[in-house]
Amino acid sequence: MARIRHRSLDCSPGCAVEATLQLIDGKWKGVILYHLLAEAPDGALRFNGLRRRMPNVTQRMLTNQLRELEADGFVHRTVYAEVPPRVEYRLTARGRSLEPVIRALKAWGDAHAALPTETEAA
Amino acid sequence: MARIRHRSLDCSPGCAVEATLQLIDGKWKGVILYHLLAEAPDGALRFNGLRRRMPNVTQRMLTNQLRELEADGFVHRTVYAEVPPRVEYRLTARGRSLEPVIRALKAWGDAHAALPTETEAA
DNA sequence: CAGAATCCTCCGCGATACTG
DNA sequence: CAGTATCGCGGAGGATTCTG
Repeated sequence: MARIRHRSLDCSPGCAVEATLQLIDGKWKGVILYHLLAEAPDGALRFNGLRRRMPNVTQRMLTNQLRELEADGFVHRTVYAEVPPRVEYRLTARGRSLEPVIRALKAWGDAHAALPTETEAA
Repeated sequence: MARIRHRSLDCSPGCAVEATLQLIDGKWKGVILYHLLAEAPDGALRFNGLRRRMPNVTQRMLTNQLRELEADGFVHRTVYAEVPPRVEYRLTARGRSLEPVIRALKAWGDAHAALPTETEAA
């Protein structure tokens, strides 16, 4: 598993929230997970396939985040011994279990486009 | 609204996920929101009330995160002109709209305690 | 095509001390 | 009680170059 980003959890019941956030935190992890989830049914994506869907990520960071997702057991990496090389990324069962979380994040983002609306003010 | 943490969003549909994550990212925001949501029905909490629920946060960071949540329109801050001072924090409507997100985060954290289970391996 | 290796910058976060 | 004010570090993450 990836290194602990934040040393200690302060375990009140809120601890679970904190713990989950730590795992999907990392600038690109949420989006990666989203794209893998979106490729139904057994959504496998290749490295450059992911890059194409995320124009602003550098290879260094994409590799980096994928490795962490792999270490945390969310993503499985399949390397085909071919030339040119082919590598596929797909979600593990654990990765798929994050679907409700990602859906909630996306739903909220879609609904509350960016800025606070006036009706939400108070 | 708080400063943009990550410069540019790469707006594919995954953008919404990224945008939401940016707002609740910040080491303590998730837990703060959780505790405010947990205090039903109109859950107001005072500064030290929050501190008590989050043993590991420093005042500096608690203040900091609360200010950002306020700037992002999630939390309302009420100052009572009294001695000793009293300040209450409560969620705005926008803040309450995050409930499904926080619930999803907590549900996942509770279910998948920490480490990957074997059944989740593949 | 899918990366590895380096270098470097910025700022999130913590520790500590002081205050109306 | 509910903050501010400083100081400093560690590491996330970007830019660039090279490779099987």
